[in-house]
Amino acid sequence: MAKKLQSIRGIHDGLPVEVSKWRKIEDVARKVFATHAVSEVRLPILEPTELFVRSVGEETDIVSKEMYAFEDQGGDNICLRPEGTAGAVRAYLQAGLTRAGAQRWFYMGPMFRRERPQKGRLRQFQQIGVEWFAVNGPVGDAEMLGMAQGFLDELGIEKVRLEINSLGCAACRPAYRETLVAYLHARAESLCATCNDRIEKNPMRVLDCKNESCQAQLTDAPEMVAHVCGDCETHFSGLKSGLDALGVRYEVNPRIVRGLDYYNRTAFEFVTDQLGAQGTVLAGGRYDGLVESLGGPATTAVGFAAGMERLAMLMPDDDKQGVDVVVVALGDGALPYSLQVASQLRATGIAVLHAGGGAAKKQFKFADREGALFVAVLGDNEVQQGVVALKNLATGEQQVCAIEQVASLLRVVKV
RNA sequence: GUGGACGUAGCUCAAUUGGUAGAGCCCCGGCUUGUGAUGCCGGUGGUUGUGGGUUCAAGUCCCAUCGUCCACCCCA
Repeated sequence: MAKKLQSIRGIHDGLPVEVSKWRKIEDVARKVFATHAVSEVRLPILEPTELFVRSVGEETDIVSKEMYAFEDQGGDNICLRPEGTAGAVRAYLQAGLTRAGAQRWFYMGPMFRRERPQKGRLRQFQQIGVEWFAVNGPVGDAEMLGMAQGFLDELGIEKVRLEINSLGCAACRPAYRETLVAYLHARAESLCATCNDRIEKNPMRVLDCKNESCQAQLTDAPEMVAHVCGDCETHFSGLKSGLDALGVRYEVNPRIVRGLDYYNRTAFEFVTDQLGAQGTVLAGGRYDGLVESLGGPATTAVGFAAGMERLAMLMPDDDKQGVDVVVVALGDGALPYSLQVASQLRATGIAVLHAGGGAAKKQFKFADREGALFVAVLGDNEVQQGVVALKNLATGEQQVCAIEQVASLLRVVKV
């Protein structure tokens, strides 16, 4: 088959319209996170496969069927990271930071999962993640959620709501799980096929089934929040009062779950109905046991990840306005001067394109097409007087001015 | 991995019960060479995703394959 050369399924190019949004998201993230003294880390995209098997969970879909994993030329089992938390914990341990006090990290970069693509779901996608190590207590959770809310606010993303839940801990979850599984087994016949699978694999996920006939069977199902131990209860109520104090609006959704094994206690999701079936924009929770299970000392941790492409879909297309001035040279005699003018204008920090000379009409069309704010018209008259004829393309006004004045005239229009 | 919809020009889409592949936009050139959005004239551009099959004849029907979209699963 004569195959067209194209990108891999579900792996898309970042063209200028997308990248300008991504950059805005990144800029806002850096700015907001900095106010919480969160530092950027840059972690490997390739990791040992074992890392995710041990942290995310061997039975999860992500590890069991969605990882791009392979053996390299040296026989090592490596993979493209499907998520960021495991690598962050690995790096935290490898750098020997377990006695260095709290670490507050963020990262952004591509993740890979071999899923069937659909709206808001890609095989290579970008996440902005935040991980706080050795930050314990509900105040940490509340502050992280306050930061996340501030991040979304700053991006102008409004149509999201925050849902929180408690997943319990090693002390109380096993007992709850047993009562839940017993409850589910009792009515397994009236639950859908996928829910029957979930009873063993991830029983809490059954409560979150989208199938209405399942939901009808589960109205009185036992929920984790009613079965948490005293410590978890204290933590959860501390989180709620912290959110109240911060003015972060939330609702308790006793049925949200984390898909990854390492979470405990706090789970949260910022969700929207604007993204089809992919409602989760930013999600995370506490994972106090993970550092220890990867070989470190018992260390509390809390984090979240946000999908960059999903965030971008919630943002308006910003009209590109890249070009400040297009330099038009009328006649070959003006060409050298026009190049010098373009260069001098650029030295003042503004975006300048040279229209290339030739017919005036053609050059103006070029300026118009580039979305330029101004045209600097340079012909024999301007060359002789050492000035520019500056035309505002929006108003049609044209005035003669010195090269040094252009930047300030531009500033007036831009504001 | 499962299910559904869809692949025609760079883009958005037409094409009767199978009967010569078109339009708009974009692009390029021109409308006497110091002034651009909307004008007029002309032009480039397609092995109809790909590969088979049925037929005198396939964009149209059948099969396969690749891809896109949507949903399930799962998740950011």
